[in-house]
Order: sequence, then C-alpha cells, then structure tokens
Amino acid sequence: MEMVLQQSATASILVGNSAGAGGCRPCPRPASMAVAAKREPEPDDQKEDGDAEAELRRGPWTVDEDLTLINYIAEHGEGRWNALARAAGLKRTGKSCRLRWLNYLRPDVKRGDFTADEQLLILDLHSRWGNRWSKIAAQLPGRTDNEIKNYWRTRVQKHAKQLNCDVNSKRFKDAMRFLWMPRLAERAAADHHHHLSSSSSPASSLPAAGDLTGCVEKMMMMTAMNDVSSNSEDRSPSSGLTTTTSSSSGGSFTSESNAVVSVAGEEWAAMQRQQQEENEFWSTATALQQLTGGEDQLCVSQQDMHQDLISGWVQGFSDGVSPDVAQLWSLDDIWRMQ
DNA sequence: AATGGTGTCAACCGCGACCTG
DNA sequence: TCAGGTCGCGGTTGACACCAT
Repeated sequence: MEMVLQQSATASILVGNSAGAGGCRPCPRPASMAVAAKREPEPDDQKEDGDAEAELRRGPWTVDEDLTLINYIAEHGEGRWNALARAAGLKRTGKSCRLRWLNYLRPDVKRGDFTADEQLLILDLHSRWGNRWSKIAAQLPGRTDNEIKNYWRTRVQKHAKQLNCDVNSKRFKDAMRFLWMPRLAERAAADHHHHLSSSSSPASSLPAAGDLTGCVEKMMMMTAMNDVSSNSEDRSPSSGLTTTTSSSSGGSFTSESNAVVSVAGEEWAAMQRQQQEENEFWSTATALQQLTGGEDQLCVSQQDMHQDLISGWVQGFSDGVSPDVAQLWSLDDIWRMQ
C-alpha cells in the first residue's frame, strides 16, 4: 500500500506541476486514483507487457495510464478515440479513454460537492427535461453528466425514499419544488453573500480551469488530497494533516498540502453543518408528511400553482393541517423554510 | 474486532445516432 | 444507398469507505 501511494505521488511529481483541484472538498473520495493506485496491476496483469495482442485492460485506471492519456491528448488533441487509444499505447478501448478523459482528466472538470446553486439548477432542469443528463450537464460548466446522474441517483433518490415516495411522483416533485428548492435558493443566496464579503474563495486561489497544465496540476492536488483522506482516521482535515506531510507525499507537497488542509478545514466544518441541516430538513419533511397523513397532503392543487408558489404551498398546507401538526410545526417554522 | 448494510462514485455496457468511404 | 466505424447517452455494476451493531 505504502509503495502504491509513493508511486502515485512520484508519478505526479514526474509531470512537474503543483496543486490544483478546484473546489475539492476534504475528500470523501477525491479521486479514483485512490482506487486505481490501490489496484495496480497484479503480477498476472504484467504478463500483458510482453504480448502486443494482450487483451484490453478494464477497471480502474492507473496513474501511469492517466499520464499517458493526458500527455497524448496534450500533444495530439482529443477525438478519434479508438485510434487514440492504439496510438497512445493504451490497452484500453477508445470508449474507455473517452470516458476517462471527459469524466475525470479533462482540465475543466470541477470536482467536489455541488453548490446550492448547482443543486438548484439540477433540480430545476431535471423537472423540465427528465433524465437528460448530458443536456443538464451542459448547463453546469465543469460538471459531467455522470456526476449529475450519480448525484441524482444517490442524493435525490435517497430523499424520495425518506419521504416514502417515488422520485417521479407528484408528491415528491411538490416536496422538491416547495420545500427543497426554496431552501436551496436561500442557501445559495447566503453563499453569494458569503463570497462577496470574503476576499478570496478557496476555488479562486486555484488555477483557472481550461488549460491542460491545470489538468496535471489537478492530478497532483488530487494525489495529495487522496493521501490526506486515505491516511486520516476520522476523515476530518485536521487528522489528515500530520500523516499527509510525513508519509505518502514524501515531503514534496508539504506547504501545498498544509494550505489545502487549512482551507479544507473550513469547508469541512461548513459541509458538516450543511449535512446536519439537510438531515434535519428531510426528517422534518418526513415527519410532517406522516403527521398530515395523506398520500396527497404534500401535493398542491392546480389553483395554488397560480399563486405565488411558496406562499401558495404554505397556504395549502395551513388549510389542511391538523391542530396537532400546527403545534409541532408553527407557521413561523414554515416561513423560515422559504 | 468482526460483520453486514448503505452510500458514493468511477467505470462499464448496450444501444441508437451520426459519420465516412 | 449501405455497411462499418465512431461517438454519445442513459442505465447499471462493482469496489471501496463508512457506520451501526
């Protein structure tokens, strides 16, 4: 394991760049390089080396493969993926190369949690276009269709499950529209205010997306970040600090890693708060739904749609709510959710 | 400490659309 | 027009990490 981590750091160093993954959170799983590195080819896999007609490789990409692909595209450009895979000497299908590049290695791929703005946009666009992931992704610069699809399938569908309804049901759509989205909008506004009042955001200190060198820088950063997370016990940035600088990074990332971890510490705390709020929000929504009892209680009537959306929902809710529920969740609470 | 459940996300698969000779 | 190659999309899978028991 240690050897593997060293290799990933070494491979990055060979490219000769430094930090750069924009908006990376304290790394629940920052890069599949973690996976790839852990699964360097077994001895059995090495037999491919002596066989030009060896079978195509599958599964996680290694750091070497990533570098090969990045370097080849830097020199020759992307496209013609099957030919590219052969010419670059990668034992991968063109399809696999394309996917790896578009979803992961491309310099302008943004990583980390979706912002409230982005979440809002995803919810909104999905309500209009359905599972048109690539179309939705086109509206979110730096985000891939795969990432958005995963977000939808994990986070959004999880909330639907919490509400005990189908993600495509009117009930869930209403909950989304009248509970979740206003809340996200509120958070987005708060984020904007925060960014305006703070001199520089973590992302702004990182290289601008779009240049190919930034791509390799990103690999360096991801490797460093991965080391932080893989060495930390509780996944908090502070606990990752000491092990990062002392072991896997081999000292090469010391200052950068410290800076990253320092920034990550703030983001970590914010993330924790956000997660807690999120949990409270959905449990409240669930409780509310159960107390109001009906399958359709969360749905609004067609007329309500013509009113201001949020106040309309609140009115609809207040009309149908039982005294018990009213006690549990005062109107103040409802308004606070707007 | 062991184990099973769950969440996350990179990667793969199948298929249809498009391109090219 | 047609056949083979390529690309892009949406759905699914599998590995891993974390957490609860």
